[in-house]
Amino acid sequence: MKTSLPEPERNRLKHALKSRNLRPTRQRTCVYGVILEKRDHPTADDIHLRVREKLPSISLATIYNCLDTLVECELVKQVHLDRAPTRFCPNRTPHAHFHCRDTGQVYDVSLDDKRLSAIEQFLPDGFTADTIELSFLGRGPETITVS
Amino acid sequence: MKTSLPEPERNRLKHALKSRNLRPTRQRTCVYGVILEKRDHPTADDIHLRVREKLPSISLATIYNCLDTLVECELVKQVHLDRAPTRFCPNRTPHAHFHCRDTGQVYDVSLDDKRLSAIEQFLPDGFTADTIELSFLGRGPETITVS
DNA sequence: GAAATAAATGGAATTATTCTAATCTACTCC
DNA sequence: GGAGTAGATTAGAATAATTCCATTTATTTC
Repeated sequence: MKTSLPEPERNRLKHALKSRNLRPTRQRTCVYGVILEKRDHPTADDIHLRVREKLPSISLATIYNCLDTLVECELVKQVHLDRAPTRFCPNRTPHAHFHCRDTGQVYDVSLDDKRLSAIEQFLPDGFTADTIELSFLGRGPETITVS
Repeated sequence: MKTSLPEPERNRLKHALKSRNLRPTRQRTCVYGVILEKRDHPTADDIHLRVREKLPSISLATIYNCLDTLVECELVKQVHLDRAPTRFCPNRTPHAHFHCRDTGQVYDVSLDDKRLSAIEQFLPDGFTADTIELSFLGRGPETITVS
């Protein structure tokens, strides 16, 4: 098993980094790979555990550094829910998040252009936003109910 | 100077607490007063400093406890922006937040029913949200520019 | 008004995040 | 093509945010 990151994603990473004069290090590649692999909105700590299986000596600080770089490159988004550790998400299309009170699971809620521009119009004159974060807290569809 | 909390707000607090079998302690009253006094979205730490002027021995843990109670009573809302400490806001009407990259200031952006229900419709069938958090990150109107 | 019960408090511990000094890498100039 | 150098990367140590839990304080019941 090599550094397991499919070619298209590897290229996307390489180009995004290059345009900012940064390098596709083993650590960055691996962190990006792990986030793409299981799209469950992991925390930095979750990611640390997963990356360690491949790079056993990597520290949590490096995970944060890599994540910050990926966020800067707009390959990864941060999700801030409750008073809880930040989560990370590789979905690059505009979307909101739904956080289930029962299961703790986080779902992506897609936002098309129409929705997005509707939200943008909430802003009073003179304000311009480059980042919009929308999150819902509530209950998702019932999971299997025991009779 | 007594515990400085105008009568209507004092009553609102008292009733909200009572309906949950909780008591309007000096600490809770003071924390609520401080949040209402300067509506600048303070962090727990900011609030601690301000409350200390009146109750010098109060601990930060108690501030968090009081805030959690106020949030439960729906008198105060939590605001989660970036990877930063949680902020608190006594605006009980539906609203979003705008966070200015330049000044760090946080503004309330009001959401009328029409806007609110538009957002609610983003949710797929089966999902119901009791809390919606919407925040913008960007630049606010120019502040005074030096020639 | 005392005992039983429930709530509130804050010091200590935990957890999330950032800082900084040391290391490494890739490019330039000879 | 190799040494020097500037800039990037790394991770241990420090800081900052939040929570836990044993103790204290308040309320209710009898």
